[in-house]
Amino acid sequence: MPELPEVETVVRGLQKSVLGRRILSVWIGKSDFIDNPAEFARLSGQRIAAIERFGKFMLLRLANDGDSKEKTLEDATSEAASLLVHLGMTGQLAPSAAEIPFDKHTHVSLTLDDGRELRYTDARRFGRMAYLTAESLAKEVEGAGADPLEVSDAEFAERVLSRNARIKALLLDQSVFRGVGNIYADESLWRAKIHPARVGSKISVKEAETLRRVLQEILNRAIVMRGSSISDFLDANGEPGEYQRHHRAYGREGKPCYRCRTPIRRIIVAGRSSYFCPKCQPAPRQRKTQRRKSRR
DNA sequence: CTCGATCCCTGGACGC
DNA sequence: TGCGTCCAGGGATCGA
Repeated sequence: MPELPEVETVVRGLQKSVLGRRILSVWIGKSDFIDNPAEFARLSGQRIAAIERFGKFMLLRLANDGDSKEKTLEDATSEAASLLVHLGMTGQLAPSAAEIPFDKHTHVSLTLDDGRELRYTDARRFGRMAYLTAESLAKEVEGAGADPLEVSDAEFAERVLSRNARIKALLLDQSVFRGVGNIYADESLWRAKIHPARVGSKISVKEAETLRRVLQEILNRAIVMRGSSISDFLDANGEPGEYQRHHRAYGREGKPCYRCRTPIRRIIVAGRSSYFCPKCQPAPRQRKTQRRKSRR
């Protein structure tokens, strides 16, 4: 499941392989995950001028330069447009030789000026693509959370301590921190010894400092290892990442904690599986609506 | 503001 | 072999 490190890995791969290429034509199969498939015709003729990550989004910045053709009004309007790609759960974006047949779940293919095709493949279609003008991109980006790799101690603490939601929910909320998903939320909470159901406002300043530090360490480490491949993540070269070997909590239900050997537990917090060590990450005092019924 | 539930979608695991 | 069922999960949305 692509989170910040996986998306960063794909972006770096694409920067090496397709940056600067011109898109010659566009093929679209299923399009229910595309905001505005009709707009994709505008991709033709544009050059991939930059490739960036924004949270879990990839942005392919387009340029209408080159081609000596006269500039039309349309060219001017679509200037500085971008192709937004969110990989969702199972999305892959990678160049491919044109001769290779489409994967069963390839839904978009962009023919490049070197003969290859940049293909988007996504079995579950939880991903998203959109052709964005500069204006719509600005709208898309406003309200986004802080970049977890850049955020200062002060801002991190402020974003956590000012909220009454659980820390797990805050870490997953893209309007709080952009790019963190289930794996790296659990891994950083384990490392910081914070229970996922702790309320943001009840986290101490010291704990928040630790959490920020370990989150950054984990994300950076995961980027170096080219992300985590749980089931189907592959980078832009079609290769899996390695960071899953370093997971300490995620996916380890019943297995001994790396610190204290207590079996890792799995509970649902914020609607997501949350893996944690019940000893190292002590549960918060139950304070909320005390209505614990026996659960069927 | 915060929560849980629901929906989207398909492959993989599991039970019979 | 082949069903049927459940689950995974990012994010949008809606009602409580």
